[in-house]
Amino acid sequence: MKNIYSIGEFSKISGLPVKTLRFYHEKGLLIPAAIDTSSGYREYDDACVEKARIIMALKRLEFSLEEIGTILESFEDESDLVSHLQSRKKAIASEIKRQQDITRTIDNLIQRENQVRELIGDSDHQVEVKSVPSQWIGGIRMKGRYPDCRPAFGTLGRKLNRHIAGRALTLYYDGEYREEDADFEPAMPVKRSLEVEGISIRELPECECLSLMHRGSYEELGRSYGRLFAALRERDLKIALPTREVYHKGPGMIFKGNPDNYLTEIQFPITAAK
Amino acid sequence: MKNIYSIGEFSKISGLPVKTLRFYHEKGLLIPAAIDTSSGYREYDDACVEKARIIMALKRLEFSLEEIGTILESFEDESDLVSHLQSRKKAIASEIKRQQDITRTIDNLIQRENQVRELIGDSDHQVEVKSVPSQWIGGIRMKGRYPDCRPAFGTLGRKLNRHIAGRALTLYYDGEYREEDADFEPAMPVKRSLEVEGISIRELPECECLSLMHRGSYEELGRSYGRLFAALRERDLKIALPTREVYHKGPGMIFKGNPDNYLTEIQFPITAAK
DNA sequence: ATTTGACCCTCCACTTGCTGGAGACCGGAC
DNA sequence: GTCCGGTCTCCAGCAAGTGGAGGGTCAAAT
Repeated sequence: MKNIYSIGEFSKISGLPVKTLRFYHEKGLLIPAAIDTSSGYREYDDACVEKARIIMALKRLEFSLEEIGTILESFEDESDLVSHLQSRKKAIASEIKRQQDITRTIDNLIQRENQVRELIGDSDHQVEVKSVPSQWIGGIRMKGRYPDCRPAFGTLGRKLNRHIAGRALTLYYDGEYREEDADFEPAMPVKRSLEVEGISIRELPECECLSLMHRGSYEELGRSYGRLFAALRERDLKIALPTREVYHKGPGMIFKGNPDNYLTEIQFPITAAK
Repeated sequence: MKNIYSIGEFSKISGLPVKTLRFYHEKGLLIPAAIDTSSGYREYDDACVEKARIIMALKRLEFSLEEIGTILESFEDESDLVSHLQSRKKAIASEIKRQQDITRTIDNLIQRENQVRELIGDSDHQVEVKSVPSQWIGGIRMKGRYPDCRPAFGTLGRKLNRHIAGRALTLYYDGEYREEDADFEPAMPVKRSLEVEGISIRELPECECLSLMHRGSYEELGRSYGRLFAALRERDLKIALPTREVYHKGPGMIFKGNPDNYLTEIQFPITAAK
């Protein structure tokens, strides 16, 4: 007994929309058993049902229609499929890896924003004495003008990439402000000791700091430095170079953002009275 | 100082192909700073460079161009992006899950084929006595005709799905062949005890079996049963019901395959001489 | 002054895997 | 006859571009 089905019936049997069946016909993937010469109606039979089942199974493995076509016309046993399956698997594996990379990046961005939100929430931007724990950093020490730190941060970001463990900072080895020929070191915290060419990786020891959170553009940092120097005198403390700037919120990975909202912490490591 | 760049220069600066830049212009995503009225040449400036950088960064996170468009015109700080990032992350997570499912399925298929290959390689299809280890199975006992097992295997496959741990088998509780009203139980090995409605899950105890690997279609199984019964008499052994058929290679998940290559192991659990 | 060569322009077609609609034809019921 | 539902073909379009044809523009070399 030979069943024949109209396209609508076959659609219900196979679970494929009518449009899709016509499309597969056009592509030569699933050709009806016959076509009524007078009406042009497609007629499907049970062999087509079986073929549709195979197509669906392969589609579930996300083979392209082209590959499915090749498979259909060359193979008839799963053992013939193994090499195809293996290459499919490899492709998916690399796809997954890419997506996991993206997920990691997104997680970092979200986490950073959450931290910034906390900082904004509970800080009223007063000078305070705090203890900064020891941390591993990778830095590039340089002499020149302050704006030259940009490419150095770029290099740090690229070379340390997944090892980065906190906010970017700069160490300043001069006791004063210098337009030219300043001695400073753009740096990134890293998770642990490692070897990277052109980058000095070492542990910054724990230290007591006079700290002030500066909100606003970098041009206005001077004001906050002033307040810190005043506090220093007032408390009769002495700076232990290098001083630090920690960039809690600056130009982001995506947006530059509004400089008025930048958050920069200035840290003056201190020793007891002179 | 205001730099302007031709589309070719801008392409090199931004790393986006010229065609893509024209496409983004058409989509309103990245509109040139100006268009020379006489020549129609596009002119890009440094603001465009910045915008292109943002677009690239968002593309790396695999936002759609439409979303990127929305983001560009509504936001200017990463903190505005958090909800978008979170939904992106969720979408990627479900995508990864889907792909891992596919990978698992592919792994199963490959593994199965490898096992079958081994079986074909080192078996010369003789009657042998072997010890079958204990295993957990889920089965659906039924009375009727043998072909009725098909839907039962379908149910087992669907309901046990990821718990399946080996080849499908059938337990036969009759001592003889029955056309109608046979008493048998399609079953699948499972990893461990679980509760599933409509399926009896239990441990089959270890047993000694007289076993024969049958190669060919199920219609020809009778021949192999004959050989087993002969061997049984010859060795003066007695069957302990139920007997089993293990379907090492049958119709696959994808292809039905050639029945001449099907591999079915018939197992007669035995007790010492009667 | 012209010609070359590099650039740039628009418009169209093609990719994958469909989905939607328009307008026309077919088959069976009333 | 005519109504409804099913079917037919053909056209358009989605994302995110890529490729090519055919033609205009610019600067420098001849």
